[in-house]
Amino acid sequence: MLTRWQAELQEELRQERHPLDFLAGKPERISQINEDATMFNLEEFLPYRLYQATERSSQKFPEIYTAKYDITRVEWRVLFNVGLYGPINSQEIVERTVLDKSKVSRAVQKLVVRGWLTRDGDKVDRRRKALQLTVEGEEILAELSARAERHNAAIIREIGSDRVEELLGLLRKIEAMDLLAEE
Amino acid sequence: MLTRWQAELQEELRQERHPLDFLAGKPERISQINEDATMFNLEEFLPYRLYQATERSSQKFPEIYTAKYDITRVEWRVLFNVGLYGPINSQEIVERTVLDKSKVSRAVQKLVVRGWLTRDGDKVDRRRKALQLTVEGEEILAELSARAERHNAAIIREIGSDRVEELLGLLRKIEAMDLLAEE
DNA sequence: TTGCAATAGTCGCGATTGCAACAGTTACAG
DNA sequence: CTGTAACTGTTGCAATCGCGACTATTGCAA
Repeated sequence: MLTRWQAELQEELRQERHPLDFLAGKPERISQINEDATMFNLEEFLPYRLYQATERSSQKFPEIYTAKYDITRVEWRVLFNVGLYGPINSQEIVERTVLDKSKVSRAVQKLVVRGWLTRDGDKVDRRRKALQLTVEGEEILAELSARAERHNAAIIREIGSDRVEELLGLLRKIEAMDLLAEE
Repeated sequence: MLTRWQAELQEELRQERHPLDFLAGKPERISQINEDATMFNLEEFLPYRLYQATERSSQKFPEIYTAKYDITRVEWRVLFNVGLYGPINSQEIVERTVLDKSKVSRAVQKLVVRGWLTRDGDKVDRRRKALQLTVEGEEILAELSARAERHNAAIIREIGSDRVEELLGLLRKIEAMDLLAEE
């Protein structure tokens, strides 16, 4: 069956996601799925289903921010972290986001140039540079936060508000599991 | 709603919870979370939680395959698709995986050189090239599939086998929702 | 038929990435 | 104190990426 393989698939898809392709009509297939004993049931493979749901639930966002603000995903991530946790230094963003520090460094540079955040030397530890949102940065982030709220509400409407806690509970169980022990 | 943005956030947060950071002693944080009215509650933000669970459920896999087989994520995705749906042509893999066609093309080249799949001209449509696994490719894929099965079983143990259908149902609802109408 | 649009796959090229080296700064053992 | 190790943030560079141009082939309208 298809456990591993699916984890694979999901992961890959996560990173390379490009939403609209799903919508495009597909031509006739020349291939059929192989009903091979060595292959597993993809439909019930949880990592795969989780991936699909995740992908679906976060669709549309990239195109909104890239089109409207001409900014990359990485830059958004940095901006959000500065907004939520600022003043914050780059290293902390690296830890929170698991982005490479060079990536963070470059994103910060662009955001500073753009005027969405400031980068001041830390008085206590001069290796660090304290990052903070500018007024403009705050405005944009506020707009995005509002969007996020509305989006979440839409999802809750879809699954039924009485089942939200149920879903969150299951998801938290999965998040808490210790995979290292299984392999 | 908050589609895009949330994908963003999820990504960020994923790292925050990364296990090893807990072990390594961290220096004092200079930043605290900002309890700002414009910020929303991340803990109950479904795209974020979904992302976290997805990430968690598919953890460990990349390092296993990259270390053992010295192959990239993209190459695995292509290999899996050929195994499940082969004979298949590149264009179909592009549609299924949402990888760029040049990426698929390059991955296929490497896999052919490596001897894990064959690329024969399609008799009906000579633009297409039919991809199929070699014996060696099948063996490797079988091993990965077995891993996937075991992995899925472990997740099911975690959440309880009686709640699997419940979770799948909720996930499918999310997958089926029409986000375009909400924005 | 014929001609043009559409498709499959490859490739060139600038942009982006991740790794690692580096400079500046701080922590700490002895 | 002192010297070494560790840490922060930047940058160089090779590898990879994605966009689009391109060739070869097929589909289809007139």
